[in-house]
Amino acid sequence: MSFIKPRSTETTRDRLLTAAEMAILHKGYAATSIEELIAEVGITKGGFFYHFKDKSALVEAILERHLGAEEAWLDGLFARAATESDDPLAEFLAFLRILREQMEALPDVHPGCLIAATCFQERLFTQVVHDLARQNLLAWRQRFHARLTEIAEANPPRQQVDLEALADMLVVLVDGAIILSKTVREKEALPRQIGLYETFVRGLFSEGE
Amino acid sequence: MSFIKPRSTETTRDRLLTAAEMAILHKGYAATSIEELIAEVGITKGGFFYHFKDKSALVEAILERHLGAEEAWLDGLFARAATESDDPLAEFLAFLRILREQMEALPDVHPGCLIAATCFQERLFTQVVHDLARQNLLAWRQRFHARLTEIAEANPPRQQVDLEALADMLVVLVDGAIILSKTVREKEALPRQIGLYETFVRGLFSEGE
DNA sequence: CGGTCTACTGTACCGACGGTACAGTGACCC
DNA sequence: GGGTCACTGTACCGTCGGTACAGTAGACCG
Repeated sequence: MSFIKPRSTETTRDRLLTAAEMAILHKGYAATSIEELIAEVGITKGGFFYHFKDKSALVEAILERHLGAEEAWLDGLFARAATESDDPLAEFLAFLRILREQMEALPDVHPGCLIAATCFQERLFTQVVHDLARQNLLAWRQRFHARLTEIAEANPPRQQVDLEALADMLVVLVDGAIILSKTVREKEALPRQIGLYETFVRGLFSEGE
Repeated sequence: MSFIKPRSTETTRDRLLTAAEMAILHKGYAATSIEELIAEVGITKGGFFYHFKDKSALVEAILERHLGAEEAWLDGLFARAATESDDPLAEFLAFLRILREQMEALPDVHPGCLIAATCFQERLFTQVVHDLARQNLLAWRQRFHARLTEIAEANPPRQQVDLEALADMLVVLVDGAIILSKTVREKEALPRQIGLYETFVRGLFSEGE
């Protein structure tokens, strides 16, 4: 570590991960070079390969860190929603509203989804990367499916629906809306799609309009 | 053209486009090398750069060809739906059913969406590529928005919705479901999400039930 | 005080790949 | 027979991912 430790709390490895995550989300994986990252962090190539055996291992580490943070963030949103009501449906709708508001509050179009970015470049990543992405989506499915099952027991749905597909629908809408908002450059696309999902859920499970 | 024209109808350029489209959808853009493509088609590097000034120009050409074919395919689906009914809602629902059935009939998971693949690698492509993708999504929006407006006039929606967002929702679901199905390796994900969209639209605009 | 471990530096090098330059050539077209 | 089209063939360049490995400054440890 040259001569002075810059910040003892934030390791070089962490700074690499942060720089790489930002660069990959904004420019794409292929357009993010190792040389550029080490220049930003201030280390040499040898230092990079001391921490990560190759570029794909870097993505593995980013995904692992990111998925943990995402889980905690979702927990936080659900906890906030739980303070608003005890009814499962009202609580879930509150969660969706809070999620939508957070997406509305973003200054720019959402920078993108790491999972979506990896899924379109199959051969560039190790199996570990794809497995992490898979586990993440299955965790979302499970989380929302549990909530929806609880809701459907108390409020029989107006139309017959596959609750697992309905659980998937939220993450599908989020990923799809990120593509839409990035492509047409409309940051409102993401909160609007979440709003439609709220409408769908409310329409399905609410009794009196 | 070496000595014998292999197939006078299909030009070398077309064969390059086809080979590249397949390779990019299945392996990703960065993992598809020019050398591999020319080996498959049986030309030299000079021949490649005679047709395309760089790799990004290849993607432009693929997108242009693909988007034209997609438009024609959608027209075909709508035409088939139109034979089933004269009512706008019933016709739109028939279109969605046909679309879902086509996606169900695919042998494997959908190979992917070129637009989604380009949007996560901003710096790798020219502005032309991004503009083509943008125009395509806006065309889908316009097409479906017109149908939905017509439907909403005849069938006042049960809940208040943004019809433009509802139009976007279909393409958002398709792109998102492709990500989901590729990542968790479940080919049913795409038709299931289209099925949910059918449920949503039917629930919004149908009187009875 | 000496030894070991961690976290690098520095240098040199390799192969793959995108891309350039340009001269030549066979087939067809007016 | 002259020109254009659609290439071939060869040589070369810069960038980038990745390898190899020797050296070293500082921390921690007995």
